[in-house]
Formats: sequence, structure tokens, C-alpha cells
Amino acid sequence: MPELPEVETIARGLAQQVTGESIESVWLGSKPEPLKSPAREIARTLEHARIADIRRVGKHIVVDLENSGSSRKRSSAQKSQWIVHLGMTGSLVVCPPDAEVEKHTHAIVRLGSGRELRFVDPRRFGRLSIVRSSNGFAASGLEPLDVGFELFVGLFRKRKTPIKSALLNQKLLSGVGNIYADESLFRAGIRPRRRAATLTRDELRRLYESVQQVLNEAILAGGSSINDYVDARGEPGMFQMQHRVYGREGEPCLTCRTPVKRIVIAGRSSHYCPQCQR
DNA sequence: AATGAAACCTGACAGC
DNA sequence: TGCTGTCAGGTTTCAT
Repeated sequence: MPELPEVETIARGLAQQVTGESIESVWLGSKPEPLKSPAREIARTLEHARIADIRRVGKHIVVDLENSGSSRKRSSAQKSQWIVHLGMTGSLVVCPPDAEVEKHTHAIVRLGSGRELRFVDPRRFGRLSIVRSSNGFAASGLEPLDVGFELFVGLFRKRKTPIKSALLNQKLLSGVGNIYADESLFRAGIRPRRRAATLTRDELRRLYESVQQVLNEAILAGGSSINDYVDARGEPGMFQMQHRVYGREGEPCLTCRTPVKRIVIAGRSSHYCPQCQR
């Protein structure tokens, strides 16, 4: 469910609500765990830590923790991070302790204020992990909103894969998902099946600007709510109102009235206007 | 090395 | 009501 704009919205909301809180205790569900790190390590790291900040890196939510090293020395503040990937259906919600525990709740973090931070994920594609390296968590690819144009161009050089697949490849850019890839390609006037390496410099310029424009507009709108996505407060995003091709198969292109086409690329449905996109 | 298909999961919805 | 098939905002793994 969440791509960069949704994750950004969620991370901002969470940061606002729980920065500075301490973590009292952690409950992790059993079952085939959505955990990349061992449950023991996650629990041990989170418990008694202080939440210093929450932010987005790619499609990941990074919770910066401070371990005050409770008993020993004063300033033995160790840095560790709790990384949450929401997969397709994951959500992180802050709620009062007496709120009903939803089905598919896999983790409950009790906060100093008495509230709880809960991880819910029906499809269990989401992942929780702990990072301790001194450099901190690093995304596999470049941040689409920060990358310079030359670096962006370099990503697609020599790639025979469809440009749509390249945009979805998190090792190149991290954060672009299916909705925003389609929307960006529409705005740039480029067909999703075009081989990445065949794009001209002009086309790449348009794509570069379109990606940033679409992501920024979506962040302003609080993300896209297609099925059940809601932010940290339970509010849906509004960007779906501005989708020009995604989910509009058969409907007229907003520019030229040609029916929007839907095809499958790398197993993902892809929407485009056969007239406006070449 | 690079590409694409399949696998991982559950739920919602359409059609019969 | 209930069955079947399809689809879903993501990523990893396994064959080519």
C-alpha cells in the first residue's frame, strides 16, 4: 500500500505524536514472524529506549532510538534504529491502551505516556528489523527527491529493462512504487515499456522533473488512499483524486480523451495513454 | 549480469 | 449464501 508519499506522511505523523517518548515494553506476535531481526533482539533493543526521531528513508520508516544505558554511565548513549517496512498492507498506529486489538496485529509497543504504537499487517509483507551500524540505516538506492539530474541519468544508462521496471527498482531509486511510476511516466509523456537506455536526454529531463513533481504533490495531499491506507492519525490521503492514469483503465485520458490502457509489466499493472505517451 | 516469472500472504470484490 | 477467479500501493528468490 505505501509508496514514498504515504510513508513520508506516516513518518511525519508518528514523529509528531511520539518523539521523545520512552518505550516501556514490547510485545511481538508469534506465527511466521514478519521480522528480519530475531524477536529477542528487537524486544531487547526497543525496551527502555527513548524515541529520538522518526523519519522516512526510501519506503522505510526509521525510528531513531537512544539507549540511555539505564544503570551504568551517564552518557553511554548508544545509537540504534528500529526499521519498519510496511510492505503492501502494513500500518503503524498510535492508540490508547484500551483500544481494541485489531486482527493481524504483530507488534505492540507500550510507551511511557501509556499509549501504544501498534504494527498491523494483514498480508504480512511488512518487515521489522534493528540496525546498529555506526553509519545507520542506508537505503539501497538514491532518494528521488534529493538526487541530482546527472546521477539520475546515470541510473538508466545501458539498461534494457522497461523504464517502468527501472523506476520500480529500489536499488536505483528508493521510494517510487507502482502508482507514482505510472503517474510520472504519464506526465513525462513516456510509455512504460520503453527500454530505459533508449530514453533521450530530453525525455530523462522530463521524467526527472515529473517524478519529483508527482511525489511532492502527493506528499502535500497526504498520499493516495486506494483501499485502506490511512496516516498515523487515521486520516486518508487525497492524492488519488489527482491520479491521471493509475486505476483509470478505459476512461478517457484527461488530456486527449483517448481511453487509458492497462498492460502488465514485470507482473505489475501499468496504466498509460497510448496517444500522449510515446 | 540482467530480466522476468513465481512466490510470499490475506482480503475485497465481481460473477455465477 | 457461497464458491471461484482476479486483483491489490512490495520485495525476494529462482530460473533463464
